Amino acid sequence: MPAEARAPTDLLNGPQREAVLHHEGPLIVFAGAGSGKTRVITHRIAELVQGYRVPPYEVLAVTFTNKAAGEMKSRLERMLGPELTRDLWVGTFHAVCARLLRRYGEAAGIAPNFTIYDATDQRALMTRVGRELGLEERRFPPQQLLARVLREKQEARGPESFEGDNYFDEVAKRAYVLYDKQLRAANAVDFEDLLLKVLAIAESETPEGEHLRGRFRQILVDEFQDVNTVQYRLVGALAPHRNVCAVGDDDQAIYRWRGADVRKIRGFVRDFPGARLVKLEQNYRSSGHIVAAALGVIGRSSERQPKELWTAEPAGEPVSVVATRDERDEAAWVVTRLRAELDAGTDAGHIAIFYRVHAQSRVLEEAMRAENLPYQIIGGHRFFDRAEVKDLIAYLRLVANPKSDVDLLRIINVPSRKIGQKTVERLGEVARERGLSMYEALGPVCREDLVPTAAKKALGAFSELMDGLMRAAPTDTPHALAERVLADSGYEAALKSEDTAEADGRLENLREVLSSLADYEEEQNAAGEDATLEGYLARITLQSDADQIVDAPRVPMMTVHAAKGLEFDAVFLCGMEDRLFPLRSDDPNRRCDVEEERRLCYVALTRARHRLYVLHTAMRLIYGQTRYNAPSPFLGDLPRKVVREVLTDAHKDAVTAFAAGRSPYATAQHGGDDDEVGPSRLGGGFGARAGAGSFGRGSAARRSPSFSPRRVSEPPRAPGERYLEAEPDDGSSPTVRVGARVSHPHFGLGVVQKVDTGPDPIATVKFVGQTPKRIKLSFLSSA
DNA sequence: ATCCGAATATTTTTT
DNA sequence: ATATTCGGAT
Repeated sequence: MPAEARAPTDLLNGPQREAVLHHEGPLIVFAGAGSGKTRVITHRIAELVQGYRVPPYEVLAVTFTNKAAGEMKSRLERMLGPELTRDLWVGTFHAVCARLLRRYGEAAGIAPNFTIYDATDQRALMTRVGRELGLEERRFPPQQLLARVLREKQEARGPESFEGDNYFDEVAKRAYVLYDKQLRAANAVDFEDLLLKVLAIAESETPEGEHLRGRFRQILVDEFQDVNTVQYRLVGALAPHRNVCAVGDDDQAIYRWRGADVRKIRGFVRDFPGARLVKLEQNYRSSGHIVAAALGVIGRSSERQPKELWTAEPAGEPVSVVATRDERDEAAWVVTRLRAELDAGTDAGHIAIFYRVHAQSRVLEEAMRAENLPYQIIGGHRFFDRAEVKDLIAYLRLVANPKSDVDLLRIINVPSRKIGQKTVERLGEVARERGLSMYEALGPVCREDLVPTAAKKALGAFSELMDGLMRAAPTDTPHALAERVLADSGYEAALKSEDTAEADGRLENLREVLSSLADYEEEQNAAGEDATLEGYLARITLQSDADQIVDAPRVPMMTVHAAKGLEFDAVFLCGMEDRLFPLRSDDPNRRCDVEEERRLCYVALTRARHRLYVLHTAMRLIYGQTRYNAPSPFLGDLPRKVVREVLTDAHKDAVTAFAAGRSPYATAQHGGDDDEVGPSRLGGGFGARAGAGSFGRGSAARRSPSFSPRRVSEPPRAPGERYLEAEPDDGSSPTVRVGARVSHPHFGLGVVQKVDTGPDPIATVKFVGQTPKRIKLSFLSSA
C-alpha cells in the first residue's frame, strides 16, 4: 500500500515527531481525517517498548473496533516481533474490560464465568422485568425502558441518582433497579456493566483497585472523540500517573447518541494538566477535490476545534453528484459505474458502497447480485443474530453459566421437548420464590411435584441433558462441546428430519459456528493462550460490524457508521437526500442532531481516496412508503468547482414528464387530470428536485433552492437547534385528519392514515392500488 | 402443546 | 416491507 510508505512518523515535522514519540505525560493528538493517526499510535508504542523499555504488558492501547486492534497488532508485530507484541494489551474498551473482569471481577461480585448480554438479551431481560413489575407493555415498552436505563448507565449513574422528572422516569427507575438485580442474579453483565464494574473496582480502595491502578504504565486511546463518560473516567482511573496519549478528531464524532461526548476532548486538557497538544493536519489519503468537498461540509460546522486540513495530493477527479429517479435507478447507476471501476482495474475490495441506514441495502444488494458483482454486506442482521446460531450459543452460555435465565428460556423447548408456556411459567415462579435461577429450580420442581407428571418428565429430561453437557464442559474443547450440544439436544436431528432447503441452510449456519469455534481454538493455541468457552462467547458478543469485513475481492457495503476508520479507492455514497441524510424521524418528538449528521457526512466523504460518487433520488420507497425527498442540504455545501453533476436518463425523464404537466412518478393509468392543485403548486415541490442537478450559474439559486445553503422556505437555524420542531396544531395547517378522504392530482383518491404536524405538515396517505405515500398537505385537497 | 394466520409494532446509527 | 407477537383453532 503506497499510503503506508507515504506517511510514517518520520514525515512529521520536528516538534510533532518529538512529541509523538518522546513526550512524557499526557498527550493529545488532534488527527484530521486521513492524517495517519493509527500510525502515530503504533509508532509511539513501538518507541515505548523498544526505546524506553516499557514492558509490553504495561502498555494498554484502546481501539474502536476489534478489527482495528487486530490491524494494530499485526503492524506492531512487524516492528517489535511476535513475542513483545503478544504481551501488549490492545483491544476495545469492552474487550479489555471483559478480560480484566475475569481476573478482578470477584471484587465486584462477578464470578469469572459471567455472561455478556447483547442487545437482544438485554431486551428479553427488560421485557421480563416489565412483566414482573406489572407494567403495561404498551405504555412502557421494554425497548424504551431499556434505552432510558442504558442512558443512565452510560453516564455512570446508578438507580439512586436517577434524575426523574416525569412518571415514565419514575417507572424506569424501578425497572433499572430490578433489571440490575436480575443481571446480578444471572451472573451476567450488559455492555455498560462491563465498563462500570471495572471502573468501580479501579476507583475503589481495595487491593484489587490498587493493583488495577498500577497495572498499566502507558495508556493510548484511539478515536477519543467518541469516548463516553464511563470510558473517560475509566481512563482516568487506570492512569493515576497521567501517562495517557489520546488521539482523535472532533470533526469525526458520530456517537453522541450513544453517550459519547466530544467535549471530553476539551476536558482532557483540564483533567490532565500539562497535556501536550499536537495537531496533524495533512491528509495523505484523498485527492484535492475530495478533501475540498469534505471541508465544504465540515466547514459549516460550529463548535469545532480550529484546524485546517490540507493535502499535497493532486486535485484528481471531480466529485460526482448523481441525481437519480428512485432507489432502483440509483442502484442501477451504482452498479454500472462499479462495473466500469472494476474493468479499469480497481480491486473490488477497494471500492465501497455506503448508506445511512441498513434499510437502504436491500435494493443495492439485489442490483449487485443481478449483475453478478462480488459484494459483502457489513452488519445488518448479523450472522450471530440468526435464530439457530443464537440457539446454539444459548446452550453454550447456559453450560458456562447456568444462572443465565435468559439463555435457559431461549432453549428450554428448542427443539420441542413438550415443555409448554405454563410449565415454564411455573418454573419461573418457583425460582423467584426461592431465590434460585431457573436451572437450579429444575430439581426442586420435579422432586416436589410442582408441575403435572408429563411436564415433570419433560423437565427432568432437559435437566439431564444440561447436566450431561456441564459434566463434559471441563474436558471438552469448546468446539467438541458445541458438537455435543447439537447431537445430544436433538437440535441437529430435528433440522435434518425437516429436510427442507431452509433447514439445510440452518445446518449450514451451524457448521459455520463450529468452524468459527475451530478458528478460535487455533488462534488461541497459536498465541499460547487457553481456548476457553467463556473467551469465545465474549469474543462473539463483543464483535462489531466493522469486524466482519474480510479482506477479499468483494465490494463491502455498509452504513457510514461502520465505515469509520476505513479507506477506499472509490466510494459510492447513496441516499443523499434530506430526511434520510440528515436523517430525521417521522416522529416529531425525536430530535435530530444535524451537527452530528454533518460530521457523519464528513466521515463518509473522507473515506474516499481517489473517486467519490454521491447519489440522491427524487423518490424513494423505504419502510414500505414512498417518500419524495429534496436533495440533502449537505450537497449544497460542496464547493461547486469540485463537483461534476450527473443526471440519469430516468431522472431527466421524470423531470420532463413533470414539466409537461404529467406526473413523473405516478403509474400509467393516471392521466394528467389536474384539478385545483395545478402544476404551479407542484412546482414548489417537484420543481425543486427537477433543478437539483444544476450547480453553478446564476439561475441555480432560483431553480435549485435545495442546493443553496439555506432554503427560502426555512428560516436560518442556530447551530444545534432542533431540526424538526414539533408545533402545536394552531389551526394554520389545513384541516386534514386521520381517516379523511383526500385527493391528489396524480394518485387520485386516498385516505389519510397519519398526519405529521410541523412547519410543513406531511400526511401519510393510502391511495387506491398504491403503497402508502407521504405527501405534503399542500398537495392534497379534500374529497 | 402446537400450529397457523392475523394483527401489530418497528425501523437510525452500535460496543 | 418486514419481523415479531398474539389469538384462536386443532
